[in-house]
Amino acid sequence: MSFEDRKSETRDKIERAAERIIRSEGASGLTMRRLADEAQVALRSPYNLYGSKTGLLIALLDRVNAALFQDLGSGDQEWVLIEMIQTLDQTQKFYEVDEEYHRGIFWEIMISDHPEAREDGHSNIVRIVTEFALRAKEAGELRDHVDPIVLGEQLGLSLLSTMGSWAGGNLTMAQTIAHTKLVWISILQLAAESEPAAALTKHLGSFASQEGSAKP
Amino acid sequence: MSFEDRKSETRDKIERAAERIIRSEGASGLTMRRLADEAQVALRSPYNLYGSKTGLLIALLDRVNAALFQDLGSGDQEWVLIEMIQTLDQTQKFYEVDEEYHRGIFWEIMISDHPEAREDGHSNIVRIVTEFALRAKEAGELRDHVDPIVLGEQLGLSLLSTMGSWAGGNLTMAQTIAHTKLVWISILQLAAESEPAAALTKHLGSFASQEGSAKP
DNA sequence: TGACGTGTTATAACGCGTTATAAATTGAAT
DNA sequence: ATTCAATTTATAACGCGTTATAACACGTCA
Repeated sequence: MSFEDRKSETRDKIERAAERIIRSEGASGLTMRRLADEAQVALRSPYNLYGSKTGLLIALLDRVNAALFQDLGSGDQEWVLIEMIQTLDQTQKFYEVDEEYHRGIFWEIMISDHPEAREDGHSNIVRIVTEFALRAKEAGELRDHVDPIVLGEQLGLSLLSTMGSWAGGNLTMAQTIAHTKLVWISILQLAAESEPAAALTKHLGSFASQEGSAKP
Repeated sequence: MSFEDRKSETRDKIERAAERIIRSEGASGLTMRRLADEAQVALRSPYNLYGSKTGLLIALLDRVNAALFQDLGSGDQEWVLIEMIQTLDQTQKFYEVDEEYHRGIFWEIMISDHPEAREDGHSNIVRIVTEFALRAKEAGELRDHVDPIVLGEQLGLSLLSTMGSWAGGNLTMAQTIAHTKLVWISILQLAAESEPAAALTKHLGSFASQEGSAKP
């Protein structure tokens, strides 16, 4: 077994143990000492491999997100902007499986004192959304005065911010997506040409009663 | 000096010292031992008076917010909805004085493991925004199908979420307000009657270039 | 085979928020 | 003036993330 093999074996033991602990006891149950016990490695090993607890959690999140990002927007719709909205439904469905598991990881990364971790999530989301905005621009779905870069930043920011509230436990994933959908469609009503704008309206929930943003 | 007098004197010493430390060394420099030193009280005293470090920071924030909330929306405008938007400008101006100080306090409260603290901030903001929405409804500025309670929750949520990104250091206060203004006006375009909706358009920045959401 | 170097281990320690314990201080009541 | 109760104090301790130190194990290369 080579050096790299041993390293990735240790990595595997640690990541499996971390997942096991978070699932059974929640993210707050994941302490480095508990993790070292469960994974049967030294307390120092996770630090060697991931740098910090946050680094480990980012690794867990990345593995999960790769699966989500891959099949995002394969909707094959008439309008790019509609595909964009459906991206939110896919995201909801994805994170709703093991919602508490994902929430815990998000939260721990969010509150860490490693600002580059938050920066990473930010640019990841903005990049994806901006790609859609660029495609929509090319397809002529956006008005002339609309800069797709700026649009992507705004839409990405609102999704990311709302997911922050989700991570903090103030929203369910369903509420998070419902709110983001409202915001995105509202903004796109101003940014889109009239035809795709009209198509978007059908995906807009009402302002009447239920579906609020109150606690779960 | 009565019991209460002694308590509030200790409170004063602690809050002054906390403010001094945060201003000079940032919120990350505020540790309970450092605070006890600076305030010349026992390590236990802040816990007696505020319950926790988060409790102390909430006290600091409340004192500050009382001043902001008081003179919010004294715009005397033609439309309630315009007053509502101007509320954002007032908020920006307010927090931009000592932006780092306020950011630090927000952040520490946000990341604390006292969920009731976040809940407090949430309901505070939603309550204020909902009051505006109710006034706008009474004034006939909102369409028939719009529930002002739901509208208030959605607008409040988007402000609060974006301020979360601000607290995390990913946005300046100016970017935070610019984004929130875009979101609010976009949503209100769908919720408002045509006359106030037209009035709101003038307060809307463009989608073209600058004013993005990138890091400071 | 032997020496080198990389990665892991065990142990102790640091500062952090928080709590427990008991002693000291001080207003309030008799 | 003396007793009682409320508050502050001093000290030690806990678990947390993280780091330092030194010993140990084991691929790699001569």
